Amino acid sequence: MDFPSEQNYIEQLSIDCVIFGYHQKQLKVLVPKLNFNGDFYALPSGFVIQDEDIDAAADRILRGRTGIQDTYIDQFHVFGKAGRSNETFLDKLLELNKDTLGEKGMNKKQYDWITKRFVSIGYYALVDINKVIPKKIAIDASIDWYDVRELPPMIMDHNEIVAKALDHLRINIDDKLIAFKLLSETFTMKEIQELYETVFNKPFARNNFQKKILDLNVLDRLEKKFTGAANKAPFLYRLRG
Amino acid sequence: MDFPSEQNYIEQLSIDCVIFGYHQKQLKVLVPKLNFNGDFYALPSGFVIQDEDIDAAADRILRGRTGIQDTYIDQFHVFGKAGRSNETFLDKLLELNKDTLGEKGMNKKQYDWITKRFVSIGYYALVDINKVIPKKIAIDASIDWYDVRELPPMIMDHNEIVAKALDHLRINIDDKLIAFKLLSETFTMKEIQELYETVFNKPFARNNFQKKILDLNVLDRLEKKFTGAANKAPFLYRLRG
DNA sequence: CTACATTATCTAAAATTCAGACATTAAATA
DNA sequence: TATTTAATGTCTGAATTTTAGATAATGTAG
Repeated sequence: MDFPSEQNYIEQLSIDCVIFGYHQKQLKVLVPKLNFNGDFYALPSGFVIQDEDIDAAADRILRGRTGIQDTYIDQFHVFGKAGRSNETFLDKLLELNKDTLGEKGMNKKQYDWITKRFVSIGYYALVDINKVIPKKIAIDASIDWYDVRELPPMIMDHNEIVAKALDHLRINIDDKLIAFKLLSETFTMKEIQELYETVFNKPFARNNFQKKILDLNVLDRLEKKFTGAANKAPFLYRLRG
Repeated sequence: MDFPSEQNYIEQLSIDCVIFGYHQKQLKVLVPKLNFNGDFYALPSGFVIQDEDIDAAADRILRGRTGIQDTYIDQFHVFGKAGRSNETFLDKLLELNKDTLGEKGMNKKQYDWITKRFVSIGYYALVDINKVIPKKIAIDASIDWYDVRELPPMIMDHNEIVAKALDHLRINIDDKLIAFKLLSETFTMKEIQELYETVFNKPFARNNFQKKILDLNVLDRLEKKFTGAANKAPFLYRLRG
């Protein structure tokens, strides 16, 4: 959540980013906690600059808020209920932070701007969790990965937004080949399978899963991966192109 | 395209509606032509009132612009390129209609409001073309159904919007059972098949198509339809529920 | 009553999916 | 160094689904 100052944004329109990562059989979402009194968790959000594509805005917000760049990102849903506003959350935040923020915390103009009803475009990003070192910015107390099934209560409708993003991740996983974007550049067949099992929360048969994935015809098989374990070394694969 | 006056709309956010109908083996889109000099075709569009859900806004716009109500409607994509604006179109319209509109045609405030860069949420609606009598309102010279493959050149990116809507119609047709919403309440198997063949622009085998559709398990079979033709009468079906 | 046109259904072949068995192999162990 | 172990890689036949063709059913016309 940026506090808009003189920046030339489109009013009442925001972008919320759901950043998925995968680690140790857990599907995770990157959630910053705001650096204020009170437990305020909020998806990385921001606004659209007047002369900026919305996709570019999503990229910029993602980069500015988390340091993540050059990654897969896609819009998935617009959240536009009538009462959808920051006001309740902000009032609570200001109330709990009177001492540091003063009576209002931001000037009236800012407050009026940001507490209006907002329509928000949801984007989801898929990252290699090992390659990303989330960048904590001043506004954050922390920025951490949470299991998608054990998210903290977030502000506004952000928990719903994540749920909807997960729906779309499942729908598009084969179609848009997005599973691989959650893994490192090279990975074993077992790793892909465990990722699928996590995303869908159900087991897949190993033999048939391998066939299904290879039949997608998008992977190159590389040399074997010698893990040091007392067993046959698995092949490594890499997304072609 | 409403010309907003004092109405309390969210700025720079619009809704564009792609209304699909089906008639005589043609997939059609309802497109109004504006009642001005110059051939201005524009999808039914409008804005979101401050205290209104975006879905409700889409319903209202659809109803107000075409008379269509109580119909299936769904958001499918947000169009938000940086330069996305009415300005070119409006300038051309004002230029061609100086005589009736005066030098500017609307006051400066309106003009500034409406020529800003707009982000638009695309909705598509599916209607029974026989049940709908499109309501021509004052701003329209006409409102007609066009074959989706023979649309007139429309303003702004409206032709792209229809193309994207068609993509989503195809993707969701089985999943969301939306094909049936383009037919009358009761229909024959042949009619469904022809609709599918039109939407996907390819033939389906009659015997297997019937099985596929019946296996969806969402149709009730009614009495036969006696057409007067010298052949076996087909059964009628109706979407259950 | 027969011919015709079209719809409805059945059936076998082909393709795909599914489940289990078997083969391979890198490291550990004896 | 041979054997065992634990995992990966591959094969195969059964079950299921899809496809394609054939056959049965039926309302009207002549």
